[in-house]
Amino acid sequence: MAGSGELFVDLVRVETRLWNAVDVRLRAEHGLRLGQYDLLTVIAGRHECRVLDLVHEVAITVGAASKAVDRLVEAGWCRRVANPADGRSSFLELTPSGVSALSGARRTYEEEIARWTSRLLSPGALEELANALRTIRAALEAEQRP
Amino acid sequence: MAGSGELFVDLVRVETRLWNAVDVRLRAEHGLRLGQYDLLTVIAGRHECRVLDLVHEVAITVGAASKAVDRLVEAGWCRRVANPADGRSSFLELTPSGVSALSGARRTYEEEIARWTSRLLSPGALEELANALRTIRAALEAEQRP
DNA sequence: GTCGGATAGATTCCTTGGAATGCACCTGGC
DNA sequence: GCCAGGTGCATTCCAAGGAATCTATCCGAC
Repeated sequence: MAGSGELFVDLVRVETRLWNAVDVRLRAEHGLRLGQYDLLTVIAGRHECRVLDLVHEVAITVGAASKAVDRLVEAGWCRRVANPADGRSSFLELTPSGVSALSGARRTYEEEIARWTSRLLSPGALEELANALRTIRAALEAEQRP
Repeated sequence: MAGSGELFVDLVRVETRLWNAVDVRLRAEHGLRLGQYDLLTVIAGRHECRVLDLVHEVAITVGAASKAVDRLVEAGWCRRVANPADGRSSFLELTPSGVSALSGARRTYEEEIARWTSRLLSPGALEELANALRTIRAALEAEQRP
């Protein structure tokens, strides 16, 4: 039981430090923060992405998501397009500049992550880690989103 | 390589959601936020704990740590005690009220974490997860702290 | 003993997410 | 067709971490 707590602390510490490591590199080399990269990736990967989709994917509030989108729009990487089927919402899409910011940063992003994951662990250990995280994530998401 | 990116996204999503899940329970049942619980645990677990120790353990800035301590002090859970060997710093220690807040919340903390970790994964998978996180954490900490 | 550079941490301003609120719009029941 | 309740999201205020700055103190070289 105490082991779970310790595992959780390790999880939190790893996430914090790894996020910071990737963030520092993206900023330094591409002028892009990891939170922005994350959202751009979500938007790029989903047809007719809305603010609500960001909320569910990233687990932040509607207000936070809306403001984060505002900042992406202000940076010129994203735009809101009216949803013809629903006047309450709009679709988010990357601008050419956003697409290019994203693809420009992808290699740095994957390189830094690989440095602290796939290059540190054996293929088997990596696979187990990935499986465990996928399992836990699926369970959490099933519980937190009807 | 793309697998590393996916693993990282899963890691971030799991941490965010698991943190929120534990936080919600601690708040509802003990009036304590997980960030506060985390710091109280660090302070309790270290003899002559200083702000700098929180900074290194939790990977936040000195300013953030100082203000977080202010809030713990204001809540009555912690106090600053002058460091006789160094006039620039003070030692942090839990008050009786802090000790009791921490122990009161411990079961809820461990229960909620177990719910999403040890109760979801096989013992073998849990062990592999713990090992992988420990390995990655050690590498990140070695790099980020001389 | 002096002093310059380093260190510990408090404080202020800025950024970003959370909580709450309000508005425009949608949908299902009648 | 109307309407009440629900939904999507923008906006405002609050909370917490980051960046920058400043002050008090420490320490090693001289």
